Amino acid sequence: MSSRSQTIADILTRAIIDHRLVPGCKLGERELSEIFDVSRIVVRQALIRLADDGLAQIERNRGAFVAKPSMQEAMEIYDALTLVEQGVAAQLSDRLGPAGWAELRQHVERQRQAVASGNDALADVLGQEFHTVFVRLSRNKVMQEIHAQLVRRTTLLRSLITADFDYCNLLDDHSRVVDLLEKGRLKQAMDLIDTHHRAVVRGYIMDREVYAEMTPAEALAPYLDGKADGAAPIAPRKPAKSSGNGDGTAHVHVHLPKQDPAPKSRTSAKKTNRGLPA
Amino acid sequence: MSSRSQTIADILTRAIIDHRLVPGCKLGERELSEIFDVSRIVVRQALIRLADDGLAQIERNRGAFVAKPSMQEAMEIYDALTLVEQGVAAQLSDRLGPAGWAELRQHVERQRQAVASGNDALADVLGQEFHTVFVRLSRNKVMQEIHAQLVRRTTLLRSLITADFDYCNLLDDHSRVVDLLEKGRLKQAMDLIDTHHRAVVRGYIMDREVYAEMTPAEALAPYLDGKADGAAPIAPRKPAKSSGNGDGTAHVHVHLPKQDPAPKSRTSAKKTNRGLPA
DNA sequence: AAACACAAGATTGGATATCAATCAACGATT
DNA sequence: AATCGTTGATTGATATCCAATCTTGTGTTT
Repeated sequence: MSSRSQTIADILTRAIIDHRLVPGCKLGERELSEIFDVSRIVVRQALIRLADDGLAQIERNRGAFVAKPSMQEAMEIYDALTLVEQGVAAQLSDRLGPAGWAELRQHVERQRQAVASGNDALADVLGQEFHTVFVRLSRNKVMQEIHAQLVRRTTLLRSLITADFDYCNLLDDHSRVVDLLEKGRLKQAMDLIDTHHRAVVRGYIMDREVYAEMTPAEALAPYLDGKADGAAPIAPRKPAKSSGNGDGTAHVHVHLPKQDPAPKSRTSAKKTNRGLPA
Repeated sequence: MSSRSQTIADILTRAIIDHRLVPGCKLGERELSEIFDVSRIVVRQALIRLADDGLAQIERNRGAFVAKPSMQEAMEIYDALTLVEQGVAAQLSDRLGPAGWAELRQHVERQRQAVASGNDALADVLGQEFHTVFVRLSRNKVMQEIHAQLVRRTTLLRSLITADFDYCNLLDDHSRVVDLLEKGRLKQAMDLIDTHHRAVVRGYIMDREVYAEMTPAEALAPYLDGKADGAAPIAPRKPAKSSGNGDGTAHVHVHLPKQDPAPKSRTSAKKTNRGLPA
């Protein structure tokens, strides 16, 4: 088993990318040490790991907070992600064998089936996973780690940011990228990757609370005992100092089509972030 | 001022990229805590930072060691570096203004002058810096940090690895890349970057001690009091459990042309790693 | 003499208590 | 009401202690 600080860092990372801990949220050492029932020092080590990963920022004598990237940094992260995925695409177009293409197609197909069967949650997870699989096929662990870190940070961005346009015409991008690459149309594939990410960034609007704020105790509860993950029970939201609109249940990056606290008339299901690039 | 663990992590990083702490070197907590005169916990936090950076590896209940990448990992690091620099090249060929090209040319010129005047040390530093400047011109801090981390890891590789061929025909690569990019010949520039790095990796031979092993106390002495850097005094090496050849003063990534244990007839000065890609 | 087993020592991972420095909030004073 | 100082809370860091684990050395057995 790994070190305890690593375990806690992993849990915190998971809670952040699950949008349970939103940007700006204070990560107090004492509070976390009581939640995890460890000493403050272990928590500090975990927070150092998170800060090195870009998911938290530590201000001297003030403490650690979930990172709150600026719009500038958001664009930089997406630029970097684009650069990495374009580079991987170029490598794969040369080196990838039939088995690799089959794996990509199979993954796309699984996502398509999930969408068809209305399992939005699974579709969302698969949509995220596609990029990871894509980079894994480069067989470069260093690159995988860099990419995974960037993906985590884009996921973080989605807590801070809300998309304001229709994503439907981006849903098939994965499939199209695979098609283009396998046909050797590298340039077009790279352009598509770029367009994909650029479109997403352009749709971003900052300074809006998308996910509700929870106290760390509430946010971390599902991860503590039973090692429950994906289908973790959602704790009821307590309006601590919620600054945003009251809407938006903090889910496990599972998009539920506009599930309001008062689920009366759900709005257009098209303004969703299903199948986002990250 | 930053936290003390960050300061210590920086010093250790510097010592590693200066080849004073070689791969595999044990980084004992007690030993380091006495050297830096801090508590063990601060050292642990610094080691966590180094491990997150890929410069150290921590084995549970065994301690931290300077990372000793495999040949496989070495190639992956160079592949990733190539990917990043090619991507940046593509961006720069579109977006870079005259001032940017001028800065690159000026940097190349400075290195050329250093070479001409026989200042190999300066030339080496400038050669490393070129890549950093190159990426900085992308104006993407996220990308800069990723690249800087990769560069640190390539520098680490050079402690473990020795080049076995003539580097002379790689010396002007920087200049040629700038030329090609400014003329819009992006494809050629990217190929040159790739060729450059591939040639370096092909020349690598592992399992050979290039730099002498020092105890951490000796290795870190120059960084402690007067904040001395570059021209730090070289502590005499004490043959603690030296496994490599007895010679090879650990310099600040300044290559000493084939300085053998019996430095009589130094071999061809062409077999140097001046102007290496990292 | 070689191989194995076991015990002692050393090192790491972690907990706890404590202290100084700094920040934030609060209240008193003008 | 605005400013200034005080108090409380939190962080950064240290020292000490303890358990778990790894290493080493010794001793025994074959």
